[in-house]
Amino acid sequence: MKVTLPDGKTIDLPEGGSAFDVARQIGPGLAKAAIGGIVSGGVVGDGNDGHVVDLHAPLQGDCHLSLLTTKDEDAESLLLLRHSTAHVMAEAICKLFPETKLAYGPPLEDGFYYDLDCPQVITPDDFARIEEEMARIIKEDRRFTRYDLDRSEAMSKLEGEGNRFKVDNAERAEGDVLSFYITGENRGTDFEDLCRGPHIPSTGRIGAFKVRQVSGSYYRGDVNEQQLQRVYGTAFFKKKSLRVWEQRLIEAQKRDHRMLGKQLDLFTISPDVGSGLVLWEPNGAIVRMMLENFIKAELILRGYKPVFTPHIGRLDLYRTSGHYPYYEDSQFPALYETDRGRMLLCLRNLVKRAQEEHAGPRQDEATGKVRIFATAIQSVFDDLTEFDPSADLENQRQVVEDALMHEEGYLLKPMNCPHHIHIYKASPHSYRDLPVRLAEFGTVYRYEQSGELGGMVRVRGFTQDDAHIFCTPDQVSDELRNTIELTQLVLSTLEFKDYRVRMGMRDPDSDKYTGDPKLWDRAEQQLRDITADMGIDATEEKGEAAFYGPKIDFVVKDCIGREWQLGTVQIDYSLPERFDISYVGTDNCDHRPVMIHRAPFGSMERFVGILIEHFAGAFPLWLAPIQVAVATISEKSLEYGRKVHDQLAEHGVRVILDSGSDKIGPKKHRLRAQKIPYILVVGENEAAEETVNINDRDGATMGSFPLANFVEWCFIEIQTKGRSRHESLTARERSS
RNA sequence: GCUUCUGUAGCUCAGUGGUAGAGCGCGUCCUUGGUAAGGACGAGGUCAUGGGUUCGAGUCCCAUCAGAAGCUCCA
Repeated sequence: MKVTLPDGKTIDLPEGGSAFDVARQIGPGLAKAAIGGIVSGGVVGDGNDGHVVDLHAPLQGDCHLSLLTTKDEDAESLLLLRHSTAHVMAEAICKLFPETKLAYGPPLEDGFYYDLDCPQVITPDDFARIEEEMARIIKEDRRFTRYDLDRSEAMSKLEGEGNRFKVDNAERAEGDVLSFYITGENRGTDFEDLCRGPHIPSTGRIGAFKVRQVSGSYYRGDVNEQQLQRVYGTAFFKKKSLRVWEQRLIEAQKRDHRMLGKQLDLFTISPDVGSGLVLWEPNGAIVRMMLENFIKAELILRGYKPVFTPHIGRLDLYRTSGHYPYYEDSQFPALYETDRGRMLLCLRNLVKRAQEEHAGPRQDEATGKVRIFATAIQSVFDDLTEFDPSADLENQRQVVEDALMHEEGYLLKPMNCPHHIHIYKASPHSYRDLPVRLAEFGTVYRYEQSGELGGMVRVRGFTQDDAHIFCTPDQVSDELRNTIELTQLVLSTLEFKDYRVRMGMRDPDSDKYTGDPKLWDRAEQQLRDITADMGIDATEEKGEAAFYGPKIDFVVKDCIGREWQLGTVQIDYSLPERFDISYVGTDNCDHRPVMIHRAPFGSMERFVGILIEHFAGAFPLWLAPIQVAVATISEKSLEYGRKVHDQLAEHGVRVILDSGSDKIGPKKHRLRAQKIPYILVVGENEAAEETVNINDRDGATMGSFPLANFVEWCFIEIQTKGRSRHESLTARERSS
């Protein structure tokens, strides 16, 4: 058969030849380095193009082949290596904890994990033992050996082993033949695992590895399923790569906004105030204020009208919008106005708790409490006659919820849209007024699960740079374009280049969405059209839509690679319907407007959190909490230092004077640690010449320039948000 | 919410069941200095909180609160 290589050359191979044989023909070096192949254009395995195959698997006829080698730079090679390392780790864990049942162990972008069910709790203390065991397996350089069984034979083998996860995996696998990999060559005695493969040729190819962490995971990602232990690790071909990777992790952690937030006094979160509630310290507040000022100016230019609305609203408002009680679990508890309302809520919770108990004495106790409480409400309020303590719990719950439905109360607002809709409703609108664009930095509260909270990026109270656009169906495209452009402007101004755009569509199988499917289809198509038209590379993701409409999200990664949604643009045909809002058209009839929800920053908390990491705390001049520090050489230059400070302050520059008794070296060191963009050293020479000696926070010294020039350069750099920076302020050489 | 880990000075962290520690930061003094850490002295602690075991608990056990990683969720 003919095997075509990436450079176009072809190699003749006898039937049954493998990728290894190809490598050997090319050269002994390659044969030694090869660990697998990528086959395309031939009939191999399931016939998919770009299929990775075992190095020693026979090739199935003419094909294109590129060889995978022990290169840490090659993502495919690493996936192969890490998948195999997962097997090695699984074997090590099974040896140490023989009762372990393996579930699922895939490679990841930067490592691998294995989900397993083990009666003993695996803790970081066990990692050293696991690694020792793994090192032994690797030293033995055991060959990964594949064997196939037909489905029925495989199933009875797996059922015999009594591992329900593997039986389940096998049932879900496609094809009539299931494959197993032995870590070694002795079937029956060496470790083996049901596995689709492929694998590296032998364990000896694993050059460096590390067991990283352990955590819980739900089997098949289902909260109602059994919780397994997930052990994470990573692997490389070369030891040096592992060291580089570890070093990069450490570097990344230095950018962590929680760390920098403390160091630079940007924000704090106090358990005394409440978890997930951000306290902006003066330094962080300046960054936020500058961002707000920036976008406020843009909003005025783009025809937005500022509005202000309160932090709470009536429950009925959110019953209408669909937020309550649908999102009840992720909201701070409703504030019912009457004792009856509060009691009914309490009764409802008791019923819910009873429902969650499994039948038995605990449930009997819970239903007993329900009965006592219901009787109390009935006699105290002379009410709730329709409640039947002998009815089933679901029925009881329905009765209580119906009674609750008419109770008045308030909710901390989880979204700004209902308030804005009522501003729209406050006056009649004709098609001539549209689009109406109402903008507000609106603070909303959501009771996020405790395990989700993190720094500023996932919190329970946050401020959206929110606006709602009410427009005619014809205006949707233009408005979408404008809002997307505004979001792009925000990202480019803040020098974000590495972000992705996600179109969140509805999941047709879910019941969480409101509104007419035809309008959904229309809205989704409008999103596709506008991104295509604007040349935006966007991925479509099912199930990522809001309950009222599809959306476009701008997503960035934090310092440890987790993705976060910042800006968002959402089309909404549902809420206008629910709130029955309208405008008068050219035909003098009422028509339904379309709403666009949009927030270019998303939330100020999350955005600033990500921004801290993006700049590693070294904000551009226009955002820096302290823009300039004046550092005196000695008391002899103190008077001049004051003059420099005052002159900058008069020009609106945020400047501090450091006249402490440190020598200039340590003084600069401390100011640099505060990430102040410019440090002006002033001594007797500068005082005599009315100059300042300019230094930046990275350690470069730009030299001495007249004070008046520096003031002007600073002014320009601030005004242009860093797009224009005088060449004298740009370090040509870094001293570090 | 679930699993695991963690909680000691303002920050970063040591600490073997037997007197509470370091570096940085902070304050005072000496030094009046020229670009990556000068010197001396000092203040600063209910060892997250509440129970328990023990002659004795920062250390062991339980609970609560908070934080981290992952899972699940995210209007």
